[in-house]
Amino acid sequence: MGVTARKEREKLELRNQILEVATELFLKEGFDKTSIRNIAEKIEYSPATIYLYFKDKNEIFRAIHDKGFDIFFGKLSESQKIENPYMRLRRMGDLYLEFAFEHREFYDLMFVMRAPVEARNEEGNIDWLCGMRSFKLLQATITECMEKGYMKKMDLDVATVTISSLMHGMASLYIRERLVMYDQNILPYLFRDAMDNIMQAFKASPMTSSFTEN
Amino acid sequence: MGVTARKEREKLELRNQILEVATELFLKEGFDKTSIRNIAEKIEYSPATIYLYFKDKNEIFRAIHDKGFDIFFGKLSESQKIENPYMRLRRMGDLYLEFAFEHREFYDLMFVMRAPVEARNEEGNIDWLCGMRSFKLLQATITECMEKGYMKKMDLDVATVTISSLMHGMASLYIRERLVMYDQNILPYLFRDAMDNIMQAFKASPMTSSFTEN
DNA sequence: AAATTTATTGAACAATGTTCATAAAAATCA
DNA sequence: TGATTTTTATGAACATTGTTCAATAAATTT
Repeated sequence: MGVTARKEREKLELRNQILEVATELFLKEGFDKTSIRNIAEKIEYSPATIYLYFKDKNEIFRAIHDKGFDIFFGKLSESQKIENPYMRLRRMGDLYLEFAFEHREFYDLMFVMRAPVEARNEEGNIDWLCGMRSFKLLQATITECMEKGYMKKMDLDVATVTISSLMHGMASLYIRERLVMYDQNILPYLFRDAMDNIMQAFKASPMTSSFTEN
Repeated sequence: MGVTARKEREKLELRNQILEVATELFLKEGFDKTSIRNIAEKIEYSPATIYLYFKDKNEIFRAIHDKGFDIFFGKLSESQKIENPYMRLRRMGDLYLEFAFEHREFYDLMFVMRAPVEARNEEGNIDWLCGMRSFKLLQATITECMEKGYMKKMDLDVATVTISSLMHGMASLYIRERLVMYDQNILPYLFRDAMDNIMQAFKASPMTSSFTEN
């Protein structure tokens, strides 16, 4: 009989409800002000119940963290319709910052907060998959740029770390309010120029492009 | 009589002791695990006493934050003996990362955590001075690089934001464990190459150097 | 020696994450 | 259907947190 199937469905439903409410509260109030009791009240269950579906608070935020990476990947993927890998890479930069500005809390959870990392370390699992998808997309685009002669050839890891560090640096300095000495309205323009600069730096110099090499 | 002077001295002494103990605990255990009661116990006073010397926990960490910037400035200043501004700038990058690696907790407090920022916002004061000193040093060095023809001329804010974002991106991604996909031992080399890359990008192209322009 | 100012604290408050024995509900078995 | 077992939910408690405030103790001034 399908009774166990139904129970499993119900169990998943409640789990998802917890996640939904937790996400809502988190995006509205932030991590610290989202308490287990808060979530419990909203789903009309006792606080203890939540611990039947999640090991601890960190695990809840680990799950939200994963959701954030889904949205992030979706956003980055918007660039994939662009044929030219160099233009595509540049577009990915814009989309990255768009995501950070539009979903600050998500961004913070995904790239700054300690909570989801702590949860991962306890699980002992290697499911980096969430973030890895986006990471691989970046790597693939960079590789394509180099292969097709749009970018000068260099170590893939160096290029990847350079680009993602610059992107994360801008996003996180902004989100964590370490750029208050600047007019907040011009920051997007500064960031744009910074991206242009680094793209320029990686651009293949005419003499070493694939057209002359291959 | 010098009684009030002595009292003020004593008051300052206890304040400093609180700060010392708080710093020690913070560097050893981190922010969350450094509780007011913990500090109180170590200085052999009641928890309530601490509130006679600091408005709240954030204010304590705001003070530690400032101390961190002192050390940071001292570290960056080691570069000042280098005459050539371009080499000096490059050296500042190394020193920046050295600081981040050697004093993770300080770095985190200074550039990532929300606590000191919250304290600042409540104070309503503009005493960014701590961080500003280092910031100005970076700006001055970049300016000198451009003026003396070592770096191509560009908007100072763009150059500053680009460089500091890259630096902070690397440091914070590392400290907050977002680069676990890389062998942690090679990270310093990746970072070094990233810095070299960006320096190269900013280097004056021979045709636009000051030697041809001036 | 008394009055006043300053410094300190114990006890309490409200909130947090988390656990666990108990109770309720549901599914299975006789 | 009625009894048993398994699953699900909870109330109450624990330890801990930051913070406040009326009370005490200490030091200084009168």
